[in-house]
Amino acid sequence: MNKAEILIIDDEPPIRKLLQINLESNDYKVVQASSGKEGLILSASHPPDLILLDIGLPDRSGHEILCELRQWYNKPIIILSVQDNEADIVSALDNGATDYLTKPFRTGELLARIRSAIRRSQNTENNSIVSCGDIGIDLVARIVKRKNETIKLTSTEYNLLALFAKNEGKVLTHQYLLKEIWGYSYQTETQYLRVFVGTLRKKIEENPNNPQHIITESGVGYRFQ
Amino acid sequence: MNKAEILIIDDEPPIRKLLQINLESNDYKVVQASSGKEGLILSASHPPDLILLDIGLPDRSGHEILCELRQWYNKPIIILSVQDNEADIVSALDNGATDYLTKPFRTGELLARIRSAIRRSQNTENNSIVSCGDIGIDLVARIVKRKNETIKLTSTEYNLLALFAKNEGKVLTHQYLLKEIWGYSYQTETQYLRVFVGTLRKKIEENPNNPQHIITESGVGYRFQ
DNA sequence: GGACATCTTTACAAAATCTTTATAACGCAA
DNA sequence: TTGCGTTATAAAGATTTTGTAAAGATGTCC
Repeated sequence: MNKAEILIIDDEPPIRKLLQINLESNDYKVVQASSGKEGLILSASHPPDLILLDIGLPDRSGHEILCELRQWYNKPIIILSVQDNEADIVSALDNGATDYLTKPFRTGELLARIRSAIRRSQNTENNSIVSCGDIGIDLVARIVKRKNETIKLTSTEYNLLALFAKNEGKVLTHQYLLKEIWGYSYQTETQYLRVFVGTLRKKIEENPNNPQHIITESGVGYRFQ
Repeated sequence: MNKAEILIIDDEPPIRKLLQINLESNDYKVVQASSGKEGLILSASHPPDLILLDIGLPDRSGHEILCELRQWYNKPIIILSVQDNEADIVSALDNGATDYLTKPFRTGELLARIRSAIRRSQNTENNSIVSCGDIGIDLVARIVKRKNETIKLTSTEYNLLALFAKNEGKVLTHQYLLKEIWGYSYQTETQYLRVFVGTLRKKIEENPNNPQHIITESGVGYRFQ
């Protein structure tokens, strides 16, 4: 299992440091941003699995950042705040925050809420093993088998295949796939997709020239079946 | 939209009453259980959209109830507790609780957390299928079936059919169709329509020479039924 | 630093789709 | 029936989109 990646958006270095130490010792990969602007850029260029957002930022209100993130980011966002203000909490939750913690928070609780949020966001559609004809994907162990033989996939190839498998039957647009795998700012790089779909087909299809699993929907995207 | 149903499992009548009043005035349907045992029975016989579970029950520990519910119940469970005990919070969240609030809680916050939890749990299941005789169009998956067989449509063909299906029974003028699918400046290119209606009929009609779905309204446009 | 795996970019061929043209068919009124 | 406006169908370009190979770039591990 790959490390889950958490983006911290907070202007106070001591808090960032504290969070970083706690998260890294719990086997998360940590990325830090000291302003809302930086946070938006970082999350767009490489989507993290969860965002910890301080609501009291110097450059722009955390609420603004939250709304902007939610235009396209659909993984958990946990709000941290020094204010224990009910209106603030309600507004954040109604604008799509996954959870809201008041500083000073207890690290054990924060970690449990992070675990819970990540578990739920990944659980949405995965039953740990997805079977699809001769292909079996173990979403927990990140192992892909074809006719009981393990297939070696790179990290990106796996992420793409797992995303396909979680949305079996649905047409996924180029935009959506690029946004989920590479990040919001990669939505026009459709050539990446062609290359990676090509290598995936070589690895999982019986006959890559006549794909049975990854179907192209010309002008729109791809569909997995 | 039907009213969302919330099951309260709590042994203290005043708390149940308080919750009931608040929830009902916010347009939820409320079901109450005064013990863990009763809660389990009620939730099994008619699964609610969300469960509010008091962790300090007289008959059995709320943690036990939580674990038992999570064997099969996968909608939100929000824990209410008088104890502000970190170990308790962590254990509840790790055992599948969606959220954990400490009494006395603020009703506005509780309601916001309920809204948030329900919104997220409903987000996962959304497939709007438009059926029309032997034709079924899944607007989310972007897939068209005829007699349970998937039909391969090009992007433009699909857009046109989806537009027809969304306006079943209505006569759509040439102008309107061209404007919606090709754009404002194509309003006079009625030949495009003839060509694409032709290919659509070949793909979805039993007998394309005697169309039953896409009907020509001479001089005006087309109608889908 | 060098070998290795992986990702990104480029170039071009192949396939699919869209647009245009040509022509046939239909419905209706004179 | 004939003529006219409209619609249907086929098929030939034209264009867009996709697939594939391979070269450069980047990063990682020893």
